[in-house]
Amino acid sequence: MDREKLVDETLMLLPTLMRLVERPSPVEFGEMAHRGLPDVQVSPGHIQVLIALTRGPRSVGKLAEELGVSPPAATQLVDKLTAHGMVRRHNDPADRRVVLVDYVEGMHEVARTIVEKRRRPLQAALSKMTDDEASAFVKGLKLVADSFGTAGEES
Amino acid sequence: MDREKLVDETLMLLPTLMRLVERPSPVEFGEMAHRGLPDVQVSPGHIQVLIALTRGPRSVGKLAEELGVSPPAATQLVDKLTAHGMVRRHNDPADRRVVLVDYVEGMHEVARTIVEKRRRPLQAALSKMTDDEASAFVKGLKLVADSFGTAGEES
DNA sequence: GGTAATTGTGTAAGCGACTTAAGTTTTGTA
DNA sequence: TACAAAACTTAAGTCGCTTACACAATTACC
Repeated sequence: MDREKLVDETLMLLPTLMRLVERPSPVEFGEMAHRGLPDVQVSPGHIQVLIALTRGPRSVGKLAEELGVSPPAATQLVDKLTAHGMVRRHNDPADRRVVLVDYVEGMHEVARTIVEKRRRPLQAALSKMTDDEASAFVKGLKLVADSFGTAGEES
Repeated sequence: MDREKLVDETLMLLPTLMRLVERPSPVEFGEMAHRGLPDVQVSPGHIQVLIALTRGPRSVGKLAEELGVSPPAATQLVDKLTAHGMVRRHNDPADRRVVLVDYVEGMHEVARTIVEKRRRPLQAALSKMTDDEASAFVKGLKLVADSFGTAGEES
């Protein structure tokens, strides 16, 4: 197997994939139209927040860390989700500096269907791979993320 | 193997990876500092152009297509690379509407070293995988790109 | 206990890569 | 010859992020 070729292919593929993933998707807040809220597009970052929150409430800082973004970026994401009534901020009684983010009551299921829509194209792609290939793919994503993550750290 | 879990992991990983890949990298035009040109950072898109051009001169439109971006975006990429003396525009004698892009003489090797630097973290990641895993990874990238690419097309 | 450094969040300003819309030049065609 | 289409560019605007700064709450420490 020619590693050089694979590296070059990946180098060409990755940015293109990035653009496709980032591209405004058909996934919207439409699920909540019944509540009279405007129909706004959801970005990959918002999806990440919604997924992270399924594992329980989180502080803004923790979200930023999990997503690999700066705290102000996390603030913005939470702002938008809050404006659409998906999530809610409340103070941590133990430390009043931290702002805990959690689903608004009943929005857990709405979030599920939104994430589900986003999940669809990914499922379609993975379904064309064997079990071994699929886990090798995810393993590769992690390795590459790691590698790029530490690459930018210079003394 | 639990596909649901893999999909969710990927959904969390992909945007984070995007940000890391897009993040200003240490790769620069430093190789050409000897020519007195300023040291400017190179984006993944520029790398894609440099790689594409190794397979011969290309029109701006062709570049846009290969990269999956709009023609104006390709124009910008070429603009910047031109400003740094890496590539050159010249008219296609056969059709004077098309603008062919090619390396400036002698810049082919410079481009190679620039791409090489960018290639490094990717090589590091792939070197931690078996041959089967590496090719499964690339296969997965293609499938996901395909899947997201066609997902946005609604009648 | 009071002052100082640290931490968590938010605001402001700005950047980079992209998009669509519109304009110019060249080409094909009825 | 006139007109639609194609290739590229320019212009304007959007989006998601960043750093720098401000502020409140906590912790450290003498």
